[in-house]
Amino acid sequence: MKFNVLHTSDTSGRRSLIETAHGKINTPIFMPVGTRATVKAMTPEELEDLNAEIILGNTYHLYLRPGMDIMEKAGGLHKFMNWNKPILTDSGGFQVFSLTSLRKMKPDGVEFASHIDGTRFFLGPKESMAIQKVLGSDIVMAFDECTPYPCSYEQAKKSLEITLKWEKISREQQLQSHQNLFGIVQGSTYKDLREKSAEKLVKIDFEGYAIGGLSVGEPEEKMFECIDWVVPYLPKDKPRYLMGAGTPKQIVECVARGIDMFDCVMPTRLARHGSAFISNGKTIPLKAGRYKEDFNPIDKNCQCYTCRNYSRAYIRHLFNVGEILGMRLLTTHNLYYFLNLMKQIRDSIEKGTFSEFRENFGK
RNA sequence: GGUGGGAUUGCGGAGCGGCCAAACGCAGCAGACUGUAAAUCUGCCCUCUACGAGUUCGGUGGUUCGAAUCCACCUCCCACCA
Repeated sequence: MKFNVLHTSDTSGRRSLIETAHGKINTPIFMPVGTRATVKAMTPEELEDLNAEIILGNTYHLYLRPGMDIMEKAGGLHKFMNWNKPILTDSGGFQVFSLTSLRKMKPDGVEFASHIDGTRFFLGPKESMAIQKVLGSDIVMAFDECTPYPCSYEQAKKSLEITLKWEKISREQQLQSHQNLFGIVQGSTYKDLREKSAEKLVKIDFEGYAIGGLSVGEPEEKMFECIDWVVPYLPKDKPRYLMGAGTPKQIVECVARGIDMFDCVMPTRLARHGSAFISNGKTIPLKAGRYKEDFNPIDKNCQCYTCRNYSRAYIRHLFNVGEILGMRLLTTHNLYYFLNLMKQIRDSIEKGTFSEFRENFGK
């Protein structure tokens, strides 16, 4: 994997290029989430039309279904799902957080009770790496524990120690030659823990560095603060990835703080729930009756397929009667919104107007 | 004309003497959603001066301590028979 910074700005934001075996990634980038080998409601072709350059997959979910035997026979995730561009796979670390009630922490990993049928299975750094090796993703995430918010200092410290151990073991595992491993900074909302985490990870030496344990319910200011603590410790010549974030405004702010990569379920999930992002970064609930006779596009300024061809009234109707096309059209729009936001950010960094863009965003 | 069955809060539809302002579904309204257990979840949905009060269950009049629930008549629907 190659990483080159092409432009810097008067903020910590930079415009870079990542080159992987499956193609280029222009950063700052937004990566649509495709947990179960599909970005819900979208075909890979549609994702390409939206100019998506990299998507996510998930170790925990793909391990359970379809299972590793199938993934192996399929020849990896790219072939299986017919997506030939870069893929990043999460390690299952987020499920340690989101499925807390279904797992038990062990020294070498986590014992999960499958959320599908309760089957017990073990996932640790070795297992996670072995699975991601089969998946063949271009960017592999180290196995970590994503801490909740709030999280006591003691809990955060203990968790960080385990995570550091797991990340070291993750690094020691053999991956496919085209794969790249990213370490994940943890430490909850504690400055010394986050600094220690970043420092130790950089020593282990990864191809890229992620900041995890954020966008789990903490105040936005806390999130920015944590990023500001961590970024100075991360090498300038490696990509930085803020896991799970964020809202449009958060993304703009985090780019300014030095983040290169983002992923978030928000555009796709909110689309399925009937909400559409509009220019100012806010959302409108299209299911609401007030759009019944609104024959305007979702956003007059939007150039997406949905906005070019359909009205709010039509989409509201599709949701009202439960037609699947409503979700598809909104997912298209919301992903376009996020991907286009990133393009605007990249362009403004290139032009040297990013600070201005940031200043005016949301107004 | 006859016999039987019905009329319940926007719609559908429970309830069949007190625990009923009345289940549940739909529609409606408001909100949530951040490395996806999410095409999901939560709350509201008769009125009001609203942790309390007041009017409701086709209409009128009864029975009863107490009725949406029982009785009588009336109105309107539905089914079958002439």
